[in-house]
Amino acid sequence: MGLYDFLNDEQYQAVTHGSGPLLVLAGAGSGKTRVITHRIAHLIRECGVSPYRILAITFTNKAANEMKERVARLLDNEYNDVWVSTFHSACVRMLRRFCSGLGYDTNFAIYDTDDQKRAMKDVLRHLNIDVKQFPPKQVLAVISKAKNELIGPEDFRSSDIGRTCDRNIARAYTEYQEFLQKNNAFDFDDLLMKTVEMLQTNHEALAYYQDRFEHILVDEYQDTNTAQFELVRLLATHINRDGEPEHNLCVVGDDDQSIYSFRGANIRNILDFEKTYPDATVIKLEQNYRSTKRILEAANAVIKNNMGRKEKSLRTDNDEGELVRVTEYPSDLDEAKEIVREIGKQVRDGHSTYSDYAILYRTNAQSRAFEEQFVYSGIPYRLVGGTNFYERMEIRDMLAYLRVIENGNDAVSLKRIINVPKRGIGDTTVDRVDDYAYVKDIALYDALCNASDIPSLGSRAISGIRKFTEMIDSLRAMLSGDGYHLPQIIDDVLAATGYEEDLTAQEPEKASDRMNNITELKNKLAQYEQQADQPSLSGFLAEVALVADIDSIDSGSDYVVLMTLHSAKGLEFNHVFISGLEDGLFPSCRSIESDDPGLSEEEGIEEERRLFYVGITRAMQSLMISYAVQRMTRGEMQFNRPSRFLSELPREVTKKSIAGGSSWSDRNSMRGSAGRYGGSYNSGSYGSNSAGRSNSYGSGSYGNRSAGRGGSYGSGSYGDSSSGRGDYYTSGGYGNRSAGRSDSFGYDSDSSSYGSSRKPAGSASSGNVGGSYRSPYTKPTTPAPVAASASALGYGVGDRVKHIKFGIGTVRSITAGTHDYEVTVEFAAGVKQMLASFAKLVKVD
DNA sequence: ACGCCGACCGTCCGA
DNA sequence: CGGTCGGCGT
Repeated sequence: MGLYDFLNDEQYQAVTHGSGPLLVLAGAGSGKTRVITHRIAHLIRECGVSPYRILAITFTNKAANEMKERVARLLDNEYNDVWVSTFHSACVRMLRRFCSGLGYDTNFAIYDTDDQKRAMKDVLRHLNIDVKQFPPKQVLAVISKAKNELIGPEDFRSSDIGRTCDRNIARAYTEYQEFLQKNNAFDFDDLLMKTVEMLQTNHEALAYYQDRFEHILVDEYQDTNTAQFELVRLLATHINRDGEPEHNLCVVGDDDQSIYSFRGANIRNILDFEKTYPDATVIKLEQNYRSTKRILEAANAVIKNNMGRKEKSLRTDNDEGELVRVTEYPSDLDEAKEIVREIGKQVRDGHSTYSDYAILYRTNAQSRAFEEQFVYSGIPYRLVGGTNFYERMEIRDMLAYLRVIENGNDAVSLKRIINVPKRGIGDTTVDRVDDYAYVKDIALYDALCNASDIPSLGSRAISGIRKFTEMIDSLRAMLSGDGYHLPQIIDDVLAATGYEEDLTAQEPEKASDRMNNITELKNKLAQYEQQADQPSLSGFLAEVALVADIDSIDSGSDYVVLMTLHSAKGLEFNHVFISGLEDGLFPSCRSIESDDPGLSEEEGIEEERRLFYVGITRAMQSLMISYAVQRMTRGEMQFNRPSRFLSELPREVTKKSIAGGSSWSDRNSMRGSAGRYGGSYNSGSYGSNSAGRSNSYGSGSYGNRSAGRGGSYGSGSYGDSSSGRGDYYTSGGYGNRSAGRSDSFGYDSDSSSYGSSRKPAGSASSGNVGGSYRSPYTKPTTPAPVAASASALGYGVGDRVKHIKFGIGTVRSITAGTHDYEVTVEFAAGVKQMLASFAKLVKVD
């Protein structure tokens, strides 16, 4: 069996393309992974390219592993040193080698969202910026956006993003980057931005990788952001044997599946590939091997409503298949109940197994209803996403210990575990040490080691701190001992800290679960040690930081999979349920309201539509779409209109129905209770927004508002829009649910349900955040006056001053430190050197 | 220093 | 509804 046997013409062309840039526009299910793997095999086997000189970048670790396996299989396991990884792990690898030029050590930490928030809180506190006015999360969102655009703190102010922001954001950005560097840590966005910076400034590094990578292949190219684009562009210049520069860059993607603009992905990267590389070859793969004709027709019909896409239309030789089913349920509960019941029934009928099924939804919050039903019915399921293993409290604690042992500069992790279990080092103590470290411009850990020099600390605190640092030091010493195995560190940490005992004491019921998780972590460490080329603690920590939940789903076991539409990208299932097709949920209210100034409303909706397209095209044999009339959101009952996308499905391939749902009494009680949830018909504002654009949801589209049960649902119940389709619902009533929709419900336009405080950080007024200069130092724990100048201290050399502990003394000298003044005072107890802002010296006459 | 309680608040999507 | 966090009371 040859390498090319199962390739169609277009695939063959892509696989055997010679040198130079290549863009493969691969529609959903058109075999793009096959093209990449076969191309790698082709390059190695037929073109004599060394596997070592090939870099393949995928979106997830799971995809990377799959790709590695498939390439190995094609090559009879002859080669395994093709570099296949995600963008982020590739960056980590490059940074490990060359980051010293950026002022980082190779054992750097990688900060996730939670770490970032903690770090930002510290930063804002030091800058005396009010976190109420500038929530860390929002500040971080702006910074993330800048980083994705490769805008560093220096260029931020003059950038498009920075110009529209409060200058406090710029201050925070600068300080945050300094903080990260002091902590020897990168956040996710840094991994990309800093790698680009490294390649731009370090010519040795750039030359090394440009020379090494003769061929670069990028999967899911439509989801790359500017930083990733630039990274690829930098790397993809190779000098060939004739001394000519070549760009052997093969990117594969589908602009219709671009769904990550919220994290900076720029769809222009794929649309403008030919502008960047005018000599690029473009190949379209339009033959779909995955779905039935009807499913594909639905997908095509939906996506063609988007403007500005590369024209293409998928075709398939597969069977016609079943009709796409669209079902209305009275409530989210009924939706979950019925879908789970349906899966159980189909599997019992013997035509399928649980692993044939996936339930997809827009937001993770929707998973709960399904989970409950699965637990209740005893059907095996697996939830992808949400809180993953590494986000569990006990795992984060253990990892924080490991991180501190590995990298003492990591103050975020240090603060997490310094008093866990409780060892008498409370918040005040930590704040005091932190302030001292900040003023002295040293690492928090180093400040802890010098705790006895910190005047504000009591002796209890000092001895507690000493015990702590001694413990960390000894753990660190153990780790570097000869023949030490990594998993052992878990036991040693547990033993040294008494963590398990504390766990048992704190929450006896959960303790054993949590300990099992810790054991699981130990197993992962053992597994890592065996499989890694050069195992190290920092290597493990990096791997852990970069795993996604999706990486762990295996196709071997038999369970239904639950995940978001985003997570589903790149996967396929025989039977797919897409739930929650309601305006405000899918498309999300954020995309409808488009508060994002960088994104027009239509762009937001188009991305949602692409997401729907991704969902539809996951299905191989059958597709079931559903929505609920009422849905519990944030403890509040909401009534949403059916999604506008539903009207885009061609009626010829769909079959619509209204499910009765739960029992009469249930429904009555629901209806009865509906009245209590006043004013939450949150898409109300949509009506007026859209008035000019479409007539689809005008008044009356819900038909007989007050009709009794059994009354017609009215024509054009969803989308009587331009297509002229409609009147699907001629009978079957869930008629008077619209009681809740009567005018008394009110279209409350300032709908509290979706957050009235969603003001972008940038537009927040600058407020009362002090002067325009950063004060040299403000003691955060007390609102003490700022010691901004020597005269502001209120005393000078020679003055007699009073100290809270040492009493009266005479000032001998005052010198300016990094952030503050060091004051030397002669007390009766001796000469003390102290920092002005700590000592709170008061002049006495 | 620490625990408890009430206010708040948010939440999309994710490497 | 559920988690987080700051304030307050020991």
